[in-house]
Amino acid sequence: MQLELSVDRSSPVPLYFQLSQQLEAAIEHGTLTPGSLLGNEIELAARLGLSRPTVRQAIQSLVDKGLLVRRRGVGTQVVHSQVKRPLELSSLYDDLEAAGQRPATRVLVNKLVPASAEVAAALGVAEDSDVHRVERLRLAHGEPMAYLCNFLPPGLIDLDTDQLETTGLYRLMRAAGITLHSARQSIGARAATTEEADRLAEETGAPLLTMQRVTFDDTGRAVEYGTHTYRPTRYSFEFQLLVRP
Amino acid sequence: MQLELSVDRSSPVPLYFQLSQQLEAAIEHGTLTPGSLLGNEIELAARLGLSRPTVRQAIQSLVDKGLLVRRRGVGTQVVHSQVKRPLELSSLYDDLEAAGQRPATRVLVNKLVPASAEVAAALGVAEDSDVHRVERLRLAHGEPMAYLCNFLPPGLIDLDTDQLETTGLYRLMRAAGITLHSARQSIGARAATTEEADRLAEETGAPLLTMQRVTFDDTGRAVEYGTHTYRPTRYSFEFQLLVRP
DNA sequence: GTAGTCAGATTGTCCGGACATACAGATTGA
DNA sequence: TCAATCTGTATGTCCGGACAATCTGACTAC
Repeated sequence: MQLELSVDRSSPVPLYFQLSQQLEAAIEHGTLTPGSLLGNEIELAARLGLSRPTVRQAIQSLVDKGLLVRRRGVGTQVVHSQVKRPLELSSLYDDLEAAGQRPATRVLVNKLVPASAEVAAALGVAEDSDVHRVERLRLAHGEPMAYLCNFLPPGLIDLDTDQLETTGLYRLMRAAGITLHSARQSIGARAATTEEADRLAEETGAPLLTMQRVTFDDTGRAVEYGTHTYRPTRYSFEFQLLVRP
Repeated sequence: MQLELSVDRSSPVPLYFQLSQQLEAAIEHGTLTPGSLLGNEIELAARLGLSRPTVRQAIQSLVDKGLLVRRRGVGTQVVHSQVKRPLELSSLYDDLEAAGQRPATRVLVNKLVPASAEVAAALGVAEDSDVHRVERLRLAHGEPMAYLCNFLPPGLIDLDTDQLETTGLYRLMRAAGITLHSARQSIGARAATTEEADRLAEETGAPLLTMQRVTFDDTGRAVEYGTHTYRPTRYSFEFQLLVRP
């Protein structure tokens, strides 16, 4: 069966992006089956009335996502693996929502505090200067699932407690015009202290999954530092990593 | 100061790659300081005797790595953050070696076994068909640090116990001509069973960091399934995640 | 029968140019 | 004084073409 592809030249959406989206949808939808050849670039370009560089750009973006593999002399084929979503800067809120759960958030603390040495180093601000401190408890199905403690530099964003309870921090930051770019994460585990156990309805000494993260925007500024603890019986981190050739 | 850049047209190394490597080295070395502009692409191309697409390709690869940021109308500048290494398909062996430790490996099991339902599903082979089972204990400074249990489909690679003790599994696979492509990982935590505790010199009930992973090669075949447990006091996962725009 | 060779197919790299788009700062207008 | 507009600059998108490198499969020679 011939794949139906078309581009709209009057649209402001870049042509390569239109094409890559259609190809991705076809892969997602199963129209392009794993292992099947995509047909050569030259012919594909001619069929769509595009140039080869444009077609290549579209294909390349899907290769970067891990959906396609190119082989010189052979062609481009659909990867036949359960690659669903490539890695992303995961947002707990979005993760939960995508999983069909309706996450609830209880804001425990939302105030300005002087930065400790650790926080100051992570955010690149002066020690004892004011930073936002937000402590939240994330619940799923009425059960506590994670305790999130975040620090943000001042002046970046207006932290409204009501908004924090109804959406995720990342979404708020994006809505405030901050372009998230990268994050440095560290994932570990440790035994719960009594205080931590109380917060998460666990027993003292129970294993907890911990995550620390510093997030940077596209100018390289640190925009968030977080220390999170998760109940490992309720949550685990799922990644799809791509090897960089 | 003017950056010294040059390309060797007689080299088989692609021009864009030569350029991107030199730029990356300059960033790493500090010659290109964070926040500094790179100079416009047209002029850079003219200076090097390259075309603009070639220069763009070099720059783009560094943007993908998170080292550079492009801003339309402004220019390309070096990200000023502690972005050291972008995310990779991490190999425990390589991680340790890079950290200056000399990892030791003790191979506990290395044999063919019938695939359980779980293993068969992960590797995409028939249940009860033969698969390699490798159990290893990874030590650092003489102390056990991780217990690694891996399954591999048969016929892919020759698993020599001596080699497994002196190098990492990923390195062996690469040496066998397997091109690693992506991996699906899940990181969690749980309390150690008595058996697990014994292996890692921990106490029963102590928190353990767990990782499950299925690795795929560039054709989408599953080439490895692993279940690992780490001592969280000795090891944690470090990532640098990039946001997909 | 097996190994080596060759041709076709397909992606990889590179070029030079064209126009569009967005940003920052200066200029102009109220 | 402040806001809207203009302008220069840089990247974003797109084109059409050229040659090189590599893989597959078929053919050939031993």
